[in-house]
Amino acid sequence: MSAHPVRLYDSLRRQKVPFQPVVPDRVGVYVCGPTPYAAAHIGHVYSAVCFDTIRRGLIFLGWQVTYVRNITDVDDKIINRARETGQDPLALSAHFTDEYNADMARFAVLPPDVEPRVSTHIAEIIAITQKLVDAGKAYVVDGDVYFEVATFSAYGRLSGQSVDDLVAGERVAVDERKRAPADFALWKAAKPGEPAWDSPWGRGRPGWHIECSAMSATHLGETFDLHGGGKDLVFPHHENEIAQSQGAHGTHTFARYWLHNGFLNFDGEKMSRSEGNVFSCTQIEREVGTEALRFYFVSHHYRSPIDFEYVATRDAAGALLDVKFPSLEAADRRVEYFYTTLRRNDDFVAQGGDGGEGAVVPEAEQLVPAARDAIADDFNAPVVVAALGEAARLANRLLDEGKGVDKALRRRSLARLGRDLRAVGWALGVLGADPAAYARARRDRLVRKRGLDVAQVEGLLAARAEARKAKDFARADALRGELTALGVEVLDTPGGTDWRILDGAPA
RNA sequence: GGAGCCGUAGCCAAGUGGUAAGGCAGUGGUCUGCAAAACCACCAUUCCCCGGUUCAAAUCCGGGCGGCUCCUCCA
Repeated sequence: MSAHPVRLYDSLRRQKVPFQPVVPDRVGVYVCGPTPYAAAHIGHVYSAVCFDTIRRGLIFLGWQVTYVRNITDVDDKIINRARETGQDPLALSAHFTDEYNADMARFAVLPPDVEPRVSTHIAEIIAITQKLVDAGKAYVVDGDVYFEVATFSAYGRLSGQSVDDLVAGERVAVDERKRAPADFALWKAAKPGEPAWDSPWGRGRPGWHIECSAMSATHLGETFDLHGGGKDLVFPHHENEIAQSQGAHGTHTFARYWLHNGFLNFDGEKMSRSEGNVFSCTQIEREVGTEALRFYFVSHHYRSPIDFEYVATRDAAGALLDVKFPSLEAADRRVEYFYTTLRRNDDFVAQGGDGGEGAVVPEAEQLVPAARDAIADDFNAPVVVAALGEAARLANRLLDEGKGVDKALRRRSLARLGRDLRAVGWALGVLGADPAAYARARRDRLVRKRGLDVAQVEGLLAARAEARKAKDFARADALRGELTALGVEVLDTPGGTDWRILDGAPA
C-alpha cells in the first residue's frame, strides 16, 4: 500500500503545498526538542502534542516515518541553573530529560525514533563547523567561531527579515569582535566551570543552532523532509540552521518543508512565571486528567495560537490559592462521552458478537475516509475530532434503536464503529485507554478533588436501592436529593445503578 | 522602528473564491417511577468595519479599528 498524499502549509513558501518526499512513502521528520533545565510545563506539552499528532497522522496515512527529536543538553540555561544548584550541568539536563520524556508519555506523546543529544554529537558539530570555516563562511576570533551571515544571500527568507532591519532593531549590545551584528556563534571558547570539549579552535562548546544542523544531517541526511518547531524558533534558530546547513552542504539542501506550531497564550497574556500561569503536567493531571488536555489541544489546529483559559483564586496578597480550567473540564466531559460510547459499544459486541462478515450501514464507513481527508489537508485535527463525534453519535443511535435494522448488519456496523473510533482516535493520540479504566480514574480524581466520602455515598446508594425495591419512591427521591447535595449524580441503568460526580458541583 | 499572525453565534472552533463543519451552553421533544445518560429537532441570511475586484468573497485587493507574537537562547 502506498502512502496517502498530503498537503501541508510550508512556513517558508507561506502557503499550502503538496508534500513530495525525498524517498517515496517515507518521511524524515526533525523536530526541535526541549532544553531540559527545569520541569516541563503545558507549553512544552502543546509543542510535543502538535508534532506527535502530525507524526501519528502521517503513520495513519500509511507513511513510514522516521521521527527525530533532539535534546539540547548543552546550553546557557542549563549551565546557569547548574551553577545555581551546584550540580553538574550534564547530570542536571539528563535528569530533566528523563522527567520530560515521562511527562510527555502521560499525554500520549510517542517516544521519538531517534533522540540525539548535543553532548553525544560534539564530533559532528565540530566537523560541520570546520567545513564552514574552510569554506570561508565562518571565522575564528579568540577561540570563538562565528557564522558570517553576509556569505548567505538567502538569509532572512524564512522569517521575512532583512539583515539591514535586524541591525536597525538590534536590542542587545553588539559584540565588537563580530564582523556584523547578525553573525552568530557556532562555537564558544570555554569559560571556567562550563562543560567543554577539545576542538581545532581550543577547548569550548557548541553555540546554539549548530547542533540541529549537525544532528539532522547525521540522522536524516543533508536533505530531509520536514522540520518542525515552535513559532518562536523561526527566528533566529531556524533561520540560522538554514544558513549553516546550506552553507556547509549546498544551496538546495536541508529541510524541504517547515512546520511551525502556534503558541499557547493565557487569557491573552504570555506565559511567564511572574504571571503565575506556568502550569505543570502534574497539576493538569490532578485537575482534569491528561487526556482532557490532549483532546483540547487536538481540537485546535496546530498552526493557530491557543488562548488558554484559567480561573485563578488568589488570597488578599495575590498569592495563588487555586486554579480551575473550565475549558479543560469541558474537554474532559467530551472525552467522557466518547469513552461512555465505547463502553456501551464494547459491551454490546461482547455480549452478542460482531455480526460476522458483510456489509455495514453506509454511514459507518465514513469515519476513516473523513479522517484521512482531514489529516491529509495540513493535519486538520479539529475536523477529525468532528468526524469522531459524528461516528460516536451514529454508534449511540444504533445502540439505542435496534428495531427496524437487520440484526447482523447492526452488530457489524457497531463492531466496525468501535474499531474505527479507536483507529482514528489513535491518529490524534486519544481514546487509547480502556473505557472502564478511564471512568474509574475520572471518578477517583473527582472524588479526591471534592474530598468525598465514598463509604457515605455507597451507604446512601444502598438505602436508595432498598427504597426503590419497596417502591417507596418518595424516600428514593429524598435520598437522591441528599446525594445531589453531595455533588453525586445517580445513574439508573438497566444493568444497575451507577454514580458519577456532578459537574459544576460545589468543591 | 522592522517582520508576521489573528478577529467566524453567548463561549470554543473548522472553513482561504462557489453560497457558513463540529463542540459547549440554551430551548423543545423521545426515553425514564423521578432523574441521568443516549437520541431527535431548533439555535449565524452571515463571518470586526468601509470600499474594490468577480457571475460569485468569511475567503482575493486597498484602507481603517481591535487583539497577539517575533526581532530579548521563551516550547
